Parts: sequence; C-alpha cells; structure tokens
Amino acid sequence: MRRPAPVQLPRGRPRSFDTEAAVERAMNVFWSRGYHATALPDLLRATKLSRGSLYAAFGDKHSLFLRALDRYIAIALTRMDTELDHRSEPVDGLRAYLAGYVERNSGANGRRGCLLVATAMELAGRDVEVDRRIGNFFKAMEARVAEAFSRAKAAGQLADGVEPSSAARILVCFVEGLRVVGKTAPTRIISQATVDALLDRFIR
Amino acid sequence: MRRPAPVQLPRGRPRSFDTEAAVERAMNVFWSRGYHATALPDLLRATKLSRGSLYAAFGDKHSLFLRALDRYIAIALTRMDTELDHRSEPVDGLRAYLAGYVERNSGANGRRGCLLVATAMELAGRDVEVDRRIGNFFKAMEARVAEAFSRAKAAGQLADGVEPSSAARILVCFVEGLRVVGKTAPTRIISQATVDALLDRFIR
DNA sequence: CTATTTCAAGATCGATCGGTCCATATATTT
DNA sequence: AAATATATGGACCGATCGATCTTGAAATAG
Repeated sequence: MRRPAPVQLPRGRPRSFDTEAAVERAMNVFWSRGYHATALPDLLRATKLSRGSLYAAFGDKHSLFLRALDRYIAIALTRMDTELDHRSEPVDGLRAYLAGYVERNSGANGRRGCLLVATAMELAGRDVEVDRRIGNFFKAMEARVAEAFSRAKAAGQLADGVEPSSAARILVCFVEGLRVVGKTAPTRIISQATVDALLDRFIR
Repeated sequence: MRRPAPVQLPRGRPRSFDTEAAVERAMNVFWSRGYHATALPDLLRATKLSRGSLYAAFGDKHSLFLRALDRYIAIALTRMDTELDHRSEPVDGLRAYLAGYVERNSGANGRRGCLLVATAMELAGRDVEVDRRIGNFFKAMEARVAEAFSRAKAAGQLADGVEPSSAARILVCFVEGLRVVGKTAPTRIISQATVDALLDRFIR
C-alpha cells in the first residue's frame, strides 16, 4: 500500500498567470510574424509578461516557440479527429475537412497563413526539434485522411482505381499548397470550387 | 536623320564583376536560408563583394532580395515554357513538368525547399513588392498549366468531367504543397508515385 | 601626367537582438 | 512575524543587425 503523498504546498507567492494562455498568445504572434521576425518585445506585449517571468516560465525564445508549435499541432489534430470522426460518413468527413481548409484559407485568415507551413519553410532542415514535429504532423495528418479514404472505399464510395493511401498523400499536399497560394490569393469561392473539383475525382 | 550618339566612355575604372552572377549567388543564399536569416556577411561571402560594392550595385538588402526573387521566378517560368512547350504533346508536357518537381523535391534539393514558397510564407502580406511578384507568379504558372490541360482536352486526352482551369488550380496547389511536405520528407519514390496517381485522375 | 571611377578591407554607426540580473512589491506558507 | 516564492519593470550585457563612410590601391579615360 502506498501512503498518499503528503501534499507539500509550495511556500511562496503562487504563479499568477495562466501558462497555457501565455503559450497560446505567443503562438498567435509566431503565427502572424514567423520565428525570426518575432522579437522579444512582441512576445512580452502579447503575453503581458515581464521579461523575467517569461524566461522563468519558458526558458528561452526557442523553447517557447516549440511549446507554441506543439499547441498549434495539437489543435490541428484534434480538429481533424472531429472532422473525420469515424462515427460519421467518411465522405462527409473529408468534405468537412476540406471545408475547414477553405474557411481558414479565405480573406484575412488566408493571408495569415499556416504556422506549420511557415515553420516548415523557415526552420525545417536547420532545427531538429522542428523537423521531428513537422514530420510527425504530416504523417499523422496523412494517416487520418488515409483512414477516411479507406472507410470510403470499403463503403464503395470511391471511384475506380483510387488507392486510399496515395489519395491521402495527394490531399495532404494539396491542402498545404492551398495554404501557400492562399497567402496572396485567399479567394473563398475559387478555393471551394477547386476543393470540390479535386474531391470529385476521387468520389464515385 | 539621327546622328549616332557620341559614345562617351566613362572615365574611371570599369566595373570588374558580373552583376547578374552576383544576383544569382545572392539568390542561392536567400534560397538556402530565407530572407530574415540571411545576414550581410552571408551575402558578401557568396558574392565575393565588399560591402561598398554591394551597396553601390544593389542599394540595400531588400532590393537585392527582390532582384534575386525576380531571377528565381524568371528561371522557373522559362523552365515551364520548355517543359510545357506547345509543340509537344500536352500530356507529355504535364508529365515533364511534374517530373521536374519530383526531381527538385528529392533528397538535398527537397530539403532546400523553394524560394518562392518560403518567401510567400515569410514575407507575403507584409511586403507589397513581394506580394505582387508571388501573386503574378502563381497566376502565370496556373495559366501555363491550364493551357496544357486545355490542349489535352481538345485532343480528347482528359477524363470525363475534367475542366482545364480547375485542374490547373489543383495541380498548382499540389506541387506547392509537395514543396512543403518535401522539406521534411523528400523521398523521390513516394513523390513520383503520388504525382502519377494524381495525373491518373485527370488523364484518360 | 591628371582626373575619374571602382575596387577591397575594415572602422564605425545607431538600433536592435536574445538573454541576464537586480530592486522592489506582493502573496502565500509555516 | 519570518520565510519563501513569484511578480513587475527596467537596467544592463555582449553580439549582431543593416547601413555608411574612409582609406588606399588599381584601372581606365583624356
């Protein structure tokens, strides 16, 4: 039997800010400006922390960035899991998934871009921690889309000759490319039509 | 009748370096490192110019970057024009075009990424000169691909229901997305198979 | 020759970078 | 009350940023 650990309360003044909220605010700054173009004062302003508090809580700019990136990835994967929920129709899930990209790619959202894509282009190949995260994310995303295509195929909803895993790779590349092109041409109607045209090539 | 202009030779020591070669060397640095992460010493080392010469010739870092970006764009469009040459079969052209992306997306080439995509993500929305160039490039690229699809359709080589202009938009997004995913997973065989699978959905 | 221009090399500039440190106030424990 | 821990705000650090300027040699013209 394990004796319940004596809950030793810490002595001093407790932390008075929400760490996760600070990470989220920092995430938004990195998202809008990119890693190199984000300066410490930007982060201090966004998190409303003093230099001392920020460094005590997160170590340094790079560590805070990784925390922000992890949060961004977690949000994206969670969203995908609801969009591609296995309890609903796989084709509906794929449509919802693509509709989400159209939405995030329109107007100001589109011009803001995608933290993952921006990070991949800015830091991948020069930062092993970033490499791992980006690579794993794309793999996870591809796996989820492939699973949806796989269920669609089992339900006889795919066009002849469509292979779920390669269709998933196509879709992943396509949506990431949407994010790139959307930086300068974030027109919702065209994005939606393009998405529909692509899905039409796969769906029976 | 116009009298031939008296060719007044300049007095001093003539320029002893090739401006365009310097732009190309600078382009390679921006390409490998990105705009913000490229420091003046990087450019001086690559161009083998002194600070004074570089500033006299190009004005400042930003202007030199635009020159480099223009060169990158010119190279890309010229290459497309030969790949999609209207004198050869449009489907062959599209295959050549995609094969080029597979090549540039493999191994070290892939890890280096694409200056246009990186610039779009890093600077678009915060630099009007960059915005214009990126937007025009994507438009020009899409137009060329659409023209190839259009010729393929006229030759009866497209699958039923494929519309050239939306197929072109799909392809452009796809190849730019390839560049993103290729930053961490530049595997030639998978890229080639994915490209083939996509084209199969369009070609009869 | 002199005048002119460009070259490389580097000193120098103010601004800003990421990061550390300190003084002081505050909030919580024992 | 005493001890402990965290908060803020700002001073401060060395390094580096992009950019300017100086110096003296080299290459061309008249």
